[in-house]
Amino acid sequence: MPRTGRPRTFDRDAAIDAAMMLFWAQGYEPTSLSQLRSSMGGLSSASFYAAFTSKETLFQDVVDRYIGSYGQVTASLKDDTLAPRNAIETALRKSAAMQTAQSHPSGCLIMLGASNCSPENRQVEAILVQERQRNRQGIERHVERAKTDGAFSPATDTVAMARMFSTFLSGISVEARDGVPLSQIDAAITSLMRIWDQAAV
Amino acid sequence: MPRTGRPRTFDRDAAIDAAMMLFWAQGYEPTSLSQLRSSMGGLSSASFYAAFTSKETLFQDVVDRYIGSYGQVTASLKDDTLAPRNAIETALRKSAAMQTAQSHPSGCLIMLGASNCSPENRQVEAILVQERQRNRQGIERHVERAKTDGAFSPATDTVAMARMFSTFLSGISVEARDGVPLSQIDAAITSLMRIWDQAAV
DNA sequence: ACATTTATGGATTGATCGATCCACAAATAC
DNA sequence: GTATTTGTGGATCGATCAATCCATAAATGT
Repeated sequence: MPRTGRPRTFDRDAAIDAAMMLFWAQGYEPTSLSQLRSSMGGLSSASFYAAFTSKETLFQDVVDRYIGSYGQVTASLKDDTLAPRNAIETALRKSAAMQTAQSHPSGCLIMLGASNCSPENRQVEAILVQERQRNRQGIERHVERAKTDGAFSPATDTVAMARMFSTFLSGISVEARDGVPLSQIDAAITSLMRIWDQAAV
Repeated sequence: MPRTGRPRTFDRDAAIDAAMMLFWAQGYEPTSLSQLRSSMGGLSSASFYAAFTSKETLFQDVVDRYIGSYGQVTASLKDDTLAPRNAIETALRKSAAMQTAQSHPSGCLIMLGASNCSPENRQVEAILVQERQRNRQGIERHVERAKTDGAFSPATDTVAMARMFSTFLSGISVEARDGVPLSQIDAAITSLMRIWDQAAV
């Protein structure tokens, strides 16, 4: 909060939201500064850089904003107070519902936001890789908790099951982007969760 | 095959292969003409455009080449002489093995090659969307064949099962790109295929 | 030999990229 | 009031983007 100096004429938070929609729809590299500035309220170049430092810094801010809002659909993966099976199913179903909604770009920003990257922007991609890795670990931890709780037969391969769910979660973004309806993804989740129950026998 | 005129000094097929590796690693839009020309053997701008018309046309050629080579890992999805379950499992396992190999970029060009696109390149993305849709339909057809053959109980939701496999197939690209080892993806496939056997009871 | 065809090297196009600079505007601090 | 701080409008930076042009080179056809 600046205590002195000329105040901003635009809403910084709203500008970040607008930038999020652009990055989400087009990805990091194809989204140009001029597109960003115009969608963020017609900022001048000077205003943009004074407020956001650089395109890359803005993207980091956008990712943080995304994780705190839309990205909360996978919050259950970090919550060890939930029943493991429920935590994973909830993450899958909420992700599918969010990513197919019409009020914003389809798919997931974390999965798709920087998948096409030239060498000089590799560290932008790295931000998202790290976040995806967090989801993978969350899934794995829930599966291991279930095994520790004795929910699975001793022969159950927990890494295999965890990767099965994480691979499916990753795939939801592509399916949503391609217009596969939520009803079908939801039905697929129902099928997928049978693996859990089968291993629980 | 030109019958007259000065012959090319470069191997057109080898140049397309080199372009494929670049598009595969970086995606369509972030890959620049100067990168392409230099990796394709140091072509001049004139030579490039004489041989390949445009960046977009080259990408189309690259996609065709990919489908005819690396992309053949999903050929089983189009082959109705195979047992349905085997056809799907084969596509998954071959895709996972190919996409994690070290001799070329990880992941799948069809899944990741144009996922970040500005509006003016949407039709490039459309090429890949169509190809992914073909895979989805192949999976669905195999599942329906199995049901017609009486391999599943009548209550089986074939669309749900088909989307489950296609979503997983889509997700393999993200996992491979993130460095998940083949052994883990393979184990996940083993887990996933149990759904098939469970429905076959 | 000469015309025709195709490819090449190299300069160059206009547009756009992300980013910076500067003079000025608008607020607070004293 | 004056100094200080911060934001804005607008011009501009060098670099790069995809693509084109032209003169010349190297092949075939007659």
